[in-house]
Amino acid sequence: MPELPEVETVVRELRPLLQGKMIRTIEAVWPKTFENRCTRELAGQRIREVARKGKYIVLRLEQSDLVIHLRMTGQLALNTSLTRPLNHIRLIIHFDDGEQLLFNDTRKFGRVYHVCQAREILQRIGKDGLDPQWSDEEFYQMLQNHSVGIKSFLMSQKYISGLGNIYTDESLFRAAVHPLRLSSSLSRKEAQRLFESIRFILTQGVKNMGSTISDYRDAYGNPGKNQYYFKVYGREGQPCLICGTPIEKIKAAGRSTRFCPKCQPLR
DNA sequence: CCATGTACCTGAAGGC
DNA sequence: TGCCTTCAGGTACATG
Repeated sequence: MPELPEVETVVRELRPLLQGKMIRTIEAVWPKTFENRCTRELAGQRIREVARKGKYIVLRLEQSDLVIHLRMTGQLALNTSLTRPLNHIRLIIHFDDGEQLLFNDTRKFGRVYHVCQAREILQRIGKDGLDPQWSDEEFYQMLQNHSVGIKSFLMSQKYISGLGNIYTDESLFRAAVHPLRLSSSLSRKEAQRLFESIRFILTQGVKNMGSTISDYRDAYGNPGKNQYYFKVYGREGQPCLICGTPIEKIKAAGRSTRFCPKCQPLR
């Protein structure tokens, strides 16, 4: 479910609600959801900062960090800021003011890691898709240096982080790049256009507060609005909004992949 | 290095 | 109404 725009939406909403809160205990209702990789005491620590890299959420505490990944169906919400109740709560962070941060997750894939340094986890993924430090040239060089399908390049998280199945397909469509192209086969100009497309698609996703297909809800329980802007995702069989050719669905990098065969030629 | 398959889970949707 | 299969915003790990 949640890709960069959905995670960013949740982070922006939670930041003012969580900053300064003191942890009393963590209750792992579904034990596998929680992985404790740091022996420092959690109880008594305050949340100093709520941050994000790629699809990871980071709660920076005073002596250690909590790193959260929502995977497919994870959802975070403060018990006091929800209108409707959650039915698959897997973990609860209890604060000393009596409030609780709820981790709801139907499919149980989501994880909360307690680590001494968030870096232990985050160093293994590439720069965030919306990181201002990116340059066209750096992106182009990365494409050149790896001989992988462009879809799997964008999805891997180790080159650029935050893109998932939806935003990858939308970015490739905007850039007119076929999902089966080889990363190293993109010209400098194509790479530049793809990079611009990724930034545009992610920024638009954030503006629209994420995409809701079925499960995704923000920290207040509200759906996103970005699904109304999809040009290829979920539109297989329907006419391309540019040329009218039916959108196709294939398998790429092991995932369903939508694209316009005319606008995104393989060459 | 790279591609593919499987595992982890639940629930919705489609075919018969 | 079942029952069975397939599919889903993700990632880690095993296997050629």
